[in-house]
Amino acid sequence: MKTNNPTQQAAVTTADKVFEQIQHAIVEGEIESGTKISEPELAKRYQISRSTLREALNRLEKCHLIERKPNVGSRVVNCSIEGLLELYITREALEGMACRQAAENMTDDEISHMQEMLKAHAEMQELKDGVAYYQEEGNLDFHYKVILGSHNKQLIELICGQLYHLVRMYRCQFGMNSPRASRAFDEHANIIRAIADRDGELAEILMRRHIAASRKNIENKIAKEITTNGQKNIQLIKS
Amino acid sequence: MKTNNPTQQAAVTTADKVFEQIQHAIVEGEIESGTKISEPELAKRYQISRSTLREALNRLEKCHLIERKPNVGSRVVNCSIEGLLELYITREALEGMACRQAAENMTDDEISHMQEMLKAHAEMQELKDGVAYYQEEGNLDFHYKVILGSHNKQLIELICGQLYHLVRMYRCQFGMNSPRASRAFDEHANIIRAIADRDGELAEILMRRHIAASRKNIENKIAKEITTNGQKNIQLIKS
DNA sequence: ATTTAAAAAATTGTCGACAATAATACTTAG
DNA sequence: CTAAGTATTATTGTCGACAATTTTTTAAAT
Repeated sequence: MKTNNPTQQAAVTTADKVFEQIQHAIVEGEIESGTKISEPELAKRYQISRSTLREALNRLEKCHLIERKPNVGSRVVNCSIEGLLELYITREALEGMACRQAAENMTDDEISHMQEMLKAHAEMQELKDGVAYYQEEGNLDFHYKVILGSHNKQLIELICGQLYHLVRMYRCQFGMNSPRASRAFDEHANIIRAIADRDGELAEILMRRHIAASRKNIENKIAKEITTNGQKNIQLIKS
Repeated sequence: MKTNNPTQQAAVTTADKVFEQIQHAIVEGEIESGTKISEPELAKRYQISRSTLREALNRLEKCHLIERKPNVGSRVVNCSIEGLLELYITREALEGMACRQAAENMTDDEISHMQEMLKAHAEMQELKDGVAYYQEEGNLDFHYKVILGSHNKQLIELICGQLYHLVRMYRCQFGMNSPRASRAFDEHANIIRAIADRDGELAEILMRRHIAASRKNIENKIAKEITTNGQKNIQLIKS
């Protein structure tokens, strides 16, 4: 259950632990998208009281994985194509700005560290060519490093603490781990170069293009899946 | 206690009501920035149990007005100059994108409604020249309309549901209601024109400049306050 | 007098029970 | 048989009490 998320600190309280478990279950699709959540049932399943379950639910709501209505209950968010589009538009805005800030605020050490990471990824790409998991992990590592490099707590919290859980959920549910490996790698390299040049304006533009390309890639894949097996994914479209 | 916030729906549960009260108290500075929150004390003050108070605290945490550490407690966020800068940088990214989306997605009706609103503000500006409250309210109305016009639920939730509470807090605490009235009005007019022209790119640029200008305005005001009465605001600087 | 260790107090986290609200099943009228 | 209204059931919201942890106070030793 490696999330790699740098803002997710070690769970100390039991509510935190259960939160992580449910979060994982939702992201991986074990609890289906759109499902109504029964507090008594979940409390029993995780062997905790309803109070601490509700505490966990609050965290889940905070990272937009569930939605609550007063006096009615919670449901897991619905993965729709519009939702995916909105999420990536938001990412484009936030990560673009984070990248600009990274170009301005990253220390030289941080930059060289990121360059080394890229080099390591390049070697790994050659070694384990086609192995999806490492690609995806490398992709996440890169984005996290840039975001943290912005040194902007507000941006870091919003992107890593909230949006990225949803991003991972969409990736999992739409079977989109490890997208367009080699292409993305080059884009990463260009972004790092802009950051190293302290060119914030260019860095922002490149990051925005990078995310937009990633979005279009997912959109295409979904469109293709719809044409090939029309049945299975119909609920995704009309939801 | 008019917040004008379009995402804040009518409080039905008592936890919601208390949340709104404490929120107001924090934003207006009645509960001082940086204060440690005592759950037993607050529960007694608002005549509710600790459980429902904790529910309210969760909402406050969600809009970044308090910060919690496990097994230690909550404190009201600290208003620092760096925090203000980070907040406005984030706004620049999010509202800029929202404005671009508004140019693409707003209906013609929404646009003409916004134009009428601007006209009304212009008249009000002539009538009650110098009256701060109306200015600020008009400013908020404008921004909310643009954000909602993006038709992007993710953006709307992030900006209106989370960031704007912090924005209002900073405005109150630093005594920055009604900033640079006439200047802002012209900027609003230009932004609306870009939206009406369906020029998303220009709309985004103008909104980003508008927010950046607002940020610099506040920074200047703070800098001036520091030089004039050096004592009173020292805690703002070093925090 | 200062620092360390232990004890006491206070605070947060968790639990089970009750109250208020919403969803479901049933009854009755048309 | 359908539909509306009522009664029942289930779910969520709220409460007070106990457990676990942290902070403060007190005591002792260097």
